[in-house]
Amino acid sequence: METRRRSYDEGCIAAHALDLIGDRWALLVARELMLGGRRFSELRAGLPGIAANVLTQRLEGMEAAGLVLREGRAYALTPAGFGLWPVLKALCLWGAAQPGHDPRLFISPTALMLSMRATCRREAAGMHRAGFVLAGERFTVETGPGAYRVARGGGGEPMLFEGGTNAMAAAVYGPRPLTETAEDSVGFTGDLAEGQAFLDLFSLRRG
Amino acid sequence: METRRRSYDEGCIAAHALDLIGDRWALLVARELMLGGRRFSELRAGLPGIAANVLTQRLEGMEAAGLVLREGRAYALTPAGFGLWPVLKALCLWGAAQPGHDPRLFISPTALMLSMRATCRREAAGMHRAGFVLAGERFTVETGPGAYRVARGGGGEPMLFEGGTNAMAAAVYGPRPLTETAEDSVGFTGDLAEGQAFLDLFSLRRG
DNA sequence: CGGCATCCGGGAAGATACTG
DNA sequence: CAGTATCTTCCCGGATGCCG
Repeated sequence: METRRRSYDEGCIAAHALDLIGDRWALLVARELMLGGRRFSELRAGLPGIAANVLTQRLEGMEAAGLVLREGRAYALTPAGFGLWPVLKALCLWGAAQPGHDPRLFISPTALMLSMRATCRREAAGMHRAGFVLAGERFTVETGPGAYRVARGGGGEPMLFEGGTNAMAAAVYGPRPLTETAEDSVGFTGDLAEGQAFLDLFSLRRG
Repeated sequence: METRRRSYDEGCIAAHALDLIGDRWALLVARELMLGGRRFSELRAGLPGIAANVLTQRLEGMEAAGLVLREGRAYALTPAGFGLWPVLKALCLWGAAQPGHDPRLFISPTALMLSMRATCRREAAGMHRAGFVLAGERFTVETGPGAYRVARGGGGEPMLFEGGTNAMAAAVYGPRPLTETAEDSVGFTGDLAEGQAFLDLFSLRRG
């Protein structure tokens, strides 16, 4: 029950930040909550390796730190918790440049949508509205010059991407052009040229 | 000897980043190396809570991950390691807004100089050159419109701040105006008005 | 079934002592 | 000074069980 907090005991504000969010899994829990409230089982589904008691501890600790608000059976980020987005974004951008990454491993739908928000070249973005259905979860993405918005839910977007999360990640970040035939098990509905222009905003490929 | 890496086993690039740098102490080791190579005992001095064997493990792991280069008895960051600066910066900015911070705890000289680099309002910066002597360590800071540079060493700057690191942190981030008399055990040499203008670039205070 | 509490084994972190 | 060796503590991960 009583979790003794282990602190770095430093006056450094980065160390203070790590005292609050540096525990194993904590930042990934924040990641899963970054697009809206989730239930315990949904969090577990997005974090396959976490043990139930560890998730309980993290949620308790993050609630005590003022990062998570519990609303009945759902957990949501507080404004302080949403403030972690720049940290996650910096980690995404740095991690994308580090070797050893295996894109075949599990990617949660939330993680993919956030990695797209992190890596989108917004200055080059035209006006787009796209729906995503990833492992049954529905998202909406809207882009514009210098703007990017993603949210759960939606419907009626002129473009729709549908498929497994890993296949979608390959389609978004991979070098292969978009095709109508769902040959990599990603379904696309909409204007093919606009879909390709949209995907080109996220190229992690060099050049 | 052989440290088995514990991975999140996710395809998420943020999780991959945390696989590389998410271990306890790892980011703080990177912090201490961020302004140049350090020796084992210097790292320990900047990380008072770390055990020697844990520091050894972190340095080995970060070397294996391509983040740290060992040059004889000194350790230095590789370009990939220096690439962690945006992550540290985001943590600094977020941590500064979180309650529970105790500025009386130990602050390493490197940590203070980096927190200044993170929080400086560069767009408001005039041309300044300032020397710092913190707990015997010498630094140089140069600012200009939109620019900020900090490095170890230096000498001959028109302004010099000298004192304990915690007292310096209070002078930089605190509400008290700069005075010639070192009443908070911070010594200042140079033009008082320019010194105050320089310090005003770092106000964490609201408003 | 969702949301934990509890127990257990392994391993990482922490403190101390010691050595080249 | 730069670590290594050793021991202890405690966190993490996995399994099980309780309880609304």
